[in-house]
Formats: sequence, structure tokens, C-alpha cells
Amino acid sequence: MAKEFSKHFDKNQEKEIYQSWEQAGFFNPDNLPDQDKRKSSFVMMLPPPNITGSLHMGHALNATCQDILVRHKRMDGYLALWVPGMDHAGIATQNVVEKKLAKEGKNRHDLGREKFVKEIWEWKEEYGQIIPNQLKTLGASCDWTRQSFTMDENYQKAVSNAFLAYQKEGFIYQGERLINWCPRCQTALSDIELEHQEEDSFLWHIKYQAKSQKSKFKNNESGYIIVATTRPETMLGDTAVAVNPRDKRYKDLIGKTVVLPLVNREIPIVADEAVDMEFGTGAVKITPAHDPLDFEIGQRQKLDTIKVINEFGKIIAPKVYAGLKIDEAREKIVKDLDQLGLLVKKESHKHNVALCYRCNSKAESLISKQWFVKMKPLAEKAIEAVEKGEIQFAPVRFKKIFLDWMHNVKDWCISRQIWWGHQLPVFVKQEKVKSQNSKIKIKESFYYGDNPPKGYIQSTDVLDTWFSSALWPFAALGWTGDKNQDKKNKDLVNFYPTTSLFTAKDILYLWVARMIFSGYFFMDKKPFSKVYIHPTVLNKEGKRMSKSLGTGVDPMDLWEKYGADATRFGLALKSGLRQQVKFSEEDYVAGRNFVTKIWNATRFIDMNLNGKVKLLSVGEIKKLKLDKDQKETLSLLFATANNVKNNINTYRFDLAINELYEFFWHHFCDKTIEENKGKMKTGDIITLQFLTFVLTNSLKMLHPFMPFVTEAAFKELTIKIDGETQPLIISSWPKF
RNA sequence: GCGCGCGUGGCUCAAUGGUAGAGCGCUACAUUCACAUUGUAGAGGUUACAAGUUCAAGUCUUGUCGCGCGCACCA
Repeated sequence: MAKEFSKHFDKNQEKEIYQSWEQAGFFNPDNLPDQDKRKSSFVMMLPPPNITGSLHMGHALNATCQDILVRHKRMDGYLALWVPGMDHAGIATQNVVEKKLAKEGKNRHDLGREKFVKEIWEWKEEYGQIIPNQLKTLGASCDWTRQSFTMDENYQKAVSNAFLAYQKEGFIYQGERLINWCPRCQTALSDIELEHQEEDSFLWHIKYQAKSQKSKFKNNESGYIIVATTRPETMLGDTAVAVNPRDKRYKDLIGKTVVLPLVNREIPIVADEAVDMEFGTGAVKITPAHDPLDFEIGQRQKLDTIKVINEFGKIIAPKVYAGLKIDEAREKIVKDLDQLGLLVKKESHKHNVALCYRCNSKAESLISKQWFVKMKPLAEKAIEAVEKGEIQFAPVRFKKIFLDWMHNVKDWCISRQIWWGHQLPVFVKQEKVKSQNSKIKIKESFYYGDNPPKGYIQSTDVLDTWFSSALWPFAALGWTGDKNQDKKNKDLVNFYPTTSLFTAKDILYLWVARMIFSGYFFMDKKPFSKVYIHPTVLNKEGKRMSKSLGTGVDPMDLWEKYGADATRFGLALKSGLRQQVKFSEEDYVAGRNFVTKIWNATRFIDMNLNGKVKLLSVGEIKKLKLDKDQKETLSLLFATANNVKNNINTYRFDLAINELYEFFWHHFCDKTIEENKGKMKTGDIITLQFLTFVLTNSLKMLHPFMPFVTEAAFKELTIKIDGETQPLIISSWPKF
């Protein structure tokens, strides 16, 4: 039955359309028609959003680009699979739930670990589906039947087995190292979990004096050396002063000692190449326990380490300063030095401070016992693969960025002192034993695995959240690390390695690099062939969007105002291979207008069909006697189809949608329909067939970008032409 | 300090080395016509600046300036 086109298309129809796709099961490649004819699988893994969040512009752009590609591949005859899921986001989630507790006047220690973790699970049940639902609203054609979560039972097994596999290979070790510590989150952080921010501060010049007048330095009657520092409070833990061995000023002082002010400890002056003669006074105070470079120098020079700052960011000793926060201690120490006449100079100085990427607190360097993964052997394979081009980056410049990092990668600190996450499958037994000099020592023995012998207690640490994300391309397909179980997993056989990975550049090291070496280590195959790094969306002032600063744009607001297709249109226009793009609302207005145009053009042609027309194949349309302009339109359609396909495959979604817009609106609507209006109204069959052909193929090409309006328009149209036909989502991409 | 990206009409962006384009905005006109979420026409650009390569440069090279980003042990 011919049904009349409704006058408008608006976003109220979107939900119904989405449900019809999902219910038909088209997001699941197993349900796609023509299984035998389909070329091969095309697989993408959605970067799992944190359960804490709601969709931001970055997610929206990322998801839109992925959906364009997946929908295109599905139409182009692939077994297309897009696997969604969520990340438990260890520290971030723990922080959010702690904040919620704080509002109720509680903290996690009041609850205890077990109850607190339960609290997080409940929180996840309540808020964890926000982003998936928002993705559905935008039309993301993910296979929700394959959705997974990094804390699912299977996934936990995978993580545990992954750790054990590294351990077996000798890649895991525990060590007392200088690590990054967040005093607020109360956990260790890896080097790449820090953000650096420039801060206006001072460079204080402090006099370190020789022990007595007698021991005045030779050739240096002054009897002191001046060090320059940005962190005077760490001087309490100084165990040396270092100078460059080539520095003539201090040549005669090497090997001498000075007395550490305020503490009155005698410390040596040592020579080390790492000291920059140009900076400050050329003499550096060395605090191996609280500074990465000092730690390194301390190792080389065999210096003691004296811990003076604790896990809460407070001074430990000496008594005068004990309990003070870092800033307070700094102020007091500077004052005390000044009173002693030891503060020589204070000059303005800009320097970088390290901040925790989850809470923005200043991170401290502390010596702490943590678990590490040896990176060298893992990196080698990843480097080789990328150099050979087995994995390719778009834009290509990221290849070099990746390789530079990989070549200089340091061991990965994987233990975190939080409660939410995958507990290490490490069990410890402590025994008191007598050592040779008959002192009582504590001997630790470890058990790695699932069923520890009696007396062993599991480590309370959890793994870095990125440890589990690193396994995503296979663990989200159900890999567990248990060979018998994995053998039976068809998804691993059919869909691993995946094809493309789309992500933002800020997690290139945190996530992408780690998936690459993990893929090779656990699966002996690359996790994906192509990595597309989409642009960063800046606000219209060209600044980073920030929720806390209120400078962000909520994609769901755009959806409210303009609908999903218009939102996707605006996002697609701002994709491509650029590093950053500026948000502009006009793009979404243009998108909304385009939705209306598509709807109205279809409705107009449909109005004139009167059930007389069949959809013609390419072969048939070519045989029609078309006029010159019609022929030109046809060849422009063919050219557009080629260009759009090429542009999609090279991640130029911006060019693709732009060309479609030009073709459909300014060529097809403004010229072709106008020129053929007369003949169409008289019911000229050839003209109607021609217009219908160009229209339906345009709708097909537009579908990956604007799936809702095209699906709805196509449905109305084909009801008129052929009765019920297949939906656009599984129609085939135009081939000419 | 090293590295990367960007700089094109008022705004957001296109343009295999070959006549600089689009959208939005602006101006004028049109419209009982599928669409005022429309159409037609128009104004508006020494492509940041300078030098170089070339028959030809927005595009390639070098330098300068401006914006953004990444890396780094300047305490």
C-alpha cells in the first residue's frame, strides 16, 4: 500500500529506527544476509569509555567516525563487527565514588574494602550505561550482544592470566624504585599518568658551608658552595651536592664535604656528568629519595637515600618540620635559612610541575616498593612491526611519535594502591628468619597463581587500569588466557586480529602502544592493522574543552537541538587528518538543514511516482535513453561514489560528507530536479526512473553519515516503489 | 631545549605544482511551485610575513612571526 510521506522528519523517529536495526540483529555480523558472499570480516573495537563519564565531543567524534566506517563496510559486503564495552577506570571511578561518599560524610575506610568495592559495583549498575545509551542515541551500530566490561568475570580471568604469563616469562618484578605518587589518590602512578603544567616559582640560592673554618676549601676561601633549587623543602633529605666534573669553578671542591643546613648532616660534594653547568649556580643539591634525576645520580654515586616526605605529602623529619605540608615546609625552611643568613638569592623561575592525571594534585617522587613489567623485550616486537608497516598510522606522523616513545620506553609500574580494580594474582608469605649475624629478618616468599598454599596472603595492590585495557582487542572478544577455553572461542578465530582502531591522540602511549605489544605477546599477532587518530575538538576560542572550566560542549545538547544526523554531519565535517579542529555551531545548523533537504527531496520525488516506477539496476539505467544533462548527472553520481568510498577508506570523512552535500544539494536538488521537474510532473517514465535511481543511490551513500533520515526516507520511498524492501543499513554500497 | 601540527574572504574549513572554492553570515531579488530549514544573483581574498626553486607556488625549500600540541633529568 502506498503510504503518504509525513511532512517532516525529526528526531522523534530516530529511536524507533534504531530499535528496528537492533531488533533485526544487523549490528551482529552473524545475522547479516549473504554470509557466503561477504568478503571477509571488518572489525573495530570501541575504545571502552570510562564508566564514570558521559559522552563528550571527543567520544562523539570518535564514535561518529567509527560508525561511518563500519556502516560503509557493512554495506560494502564485509562481515562488519563493532565491539562496544566499558572500562572500569580504576582511579577515576574510585575517586568519583569516594566523592559521593564524602557528600554523605563518609570515606572508604569507614566502609572497608569489601563494602567499598560493592558500593562501586552498585554505582556502576546505576551510571555505567549512560555512555552506551548516548552512543545508541547517536546511531552507533555497535553489536551490543558482544558488549563487555573490563571487570567482567571472564575479563578478570584474562587479566590475571595475562599477569601470570608475563611472570612466567620473567617480565614481572617487584622493586624498590623512585615512582610517582599521588598524595590525594594514595597510589603510585606510571610516568605517563602525569600531566605537566608550567608554574611560576622561584629558584632559591642556598649556601651550604664547610664544617669548620679549618676545613675551609682549598682555593676557595669562602668556605661554602651555593646550590640553586626550586624545591628547598627537599633539602632535608639531601645526601650530596653535585657539580659537573668539567666545571672549573668547583674543580677543587669535589670530594670535600659540606654541612647540610638545618639538619647539620655532613654530605659530600660529588662530580656527575648529569649536572648542567649553565643552570643556576652549577651546583645541585641531591635528594635521591625525592627527585628522579637525583635518584639516578644517587645510584651512580652510591649515595644514601633519606626519605623526608611521606605518602600524604607531609614532612617526616626532623621534628621541627615534621607534619608540615610541602608548601608549609617550604615557606618555613626558606624563612629559617634566611634567618641563618644562608639564603643568598631568590629569583623568579618558571618550571614544570607534575600533576596526577586523575585529580590534578601535585604528584611526588617517592621511593616505594612496586611491581613492574620489563618493557624492553615487549617493545622490540612492537617496534619491528610498526617499522615494517604491519601496523599503520593515520595521520602518518604518529608512526614516528609512537616509535620515539617505544624506543625510549621505561619499565611499566603496574601496581596501584587503590581498591577498585584487578587484584594482583600474587600471594606473599612472610617468615622471620635468623640471618648470619643472628639478627631477625623478614623473609618474603611469593606464590603466583590461583590457589596459594597455606600461609600465603594476596597482595592488596590492584593493577594499573591500562593493564586491562591493553588486552582489549582480544579480551573483549572473550579471550581468557586459558588455552582450552580460548580454543573453543569462535570470535577469536573469526574476528582477531581486528582491522582498525580509532582513538584520540592523548592515549597513544597509555593505551595504543600497550595494546600493540600485548597483542603480539599474548596472541602472537597484531591487534589491528590501522590506527586512526582523530582530531581533538577545541572550543570556538581554540582552547581545550574542559568540563570543570565550563568550556565544553555537550554533544547531547547538539542532539537535543538538531538531532542525531545533524550532530553526526557536523562532527564528520570536522574529522579528517587534522590535529585539532574548532567547534562551530554553524556546522550543526547546516546538518539540520541538510536533513530537511534530504527528506523533502525524497518526498517530492515520491509524490510523483504513482506506483509506476521500479528501482533499476546499474545495467538497466545505463540502457535508458537519457538526455545530455541526465547523463552528466549519472557520471557525476558515479564519480562521487568512487570519491566518497576512497575518502572514507583514507579517513577523510570531512571530504566525503562535503562532496555528498555538494552533489546532493547543489547538483541533484538545485539543478537536476529543477531541470526535470516538468517531465517528472507529466509522468515521464524515463525521467522518473532516472530520478529514483540517483536518489536511492544518494541515500545509500549518505547512509553511513546520516543513517536515520536516509533509512526513513528510503523506507517510505521503497514502499511506494516495490512494497517492502531491505532496509538501507544492509543494502549494498553503490558499484558502477 | 628538541620535535610535531596549524596560519586561506567576517566565522568554520576545502583546494594531485596549473583560472583560489564551499557552508554560515552579509546585500539584492524571487517564491499559491517538495523544502522560508528555499531558490537565483552578488559583494567580500596581494592564501601570516620574507626570500628561494619553477614556465607556473596556497601547495615545494629556507628563514621570521603567531597559535596549539608532544617529548625532555635544567635541579
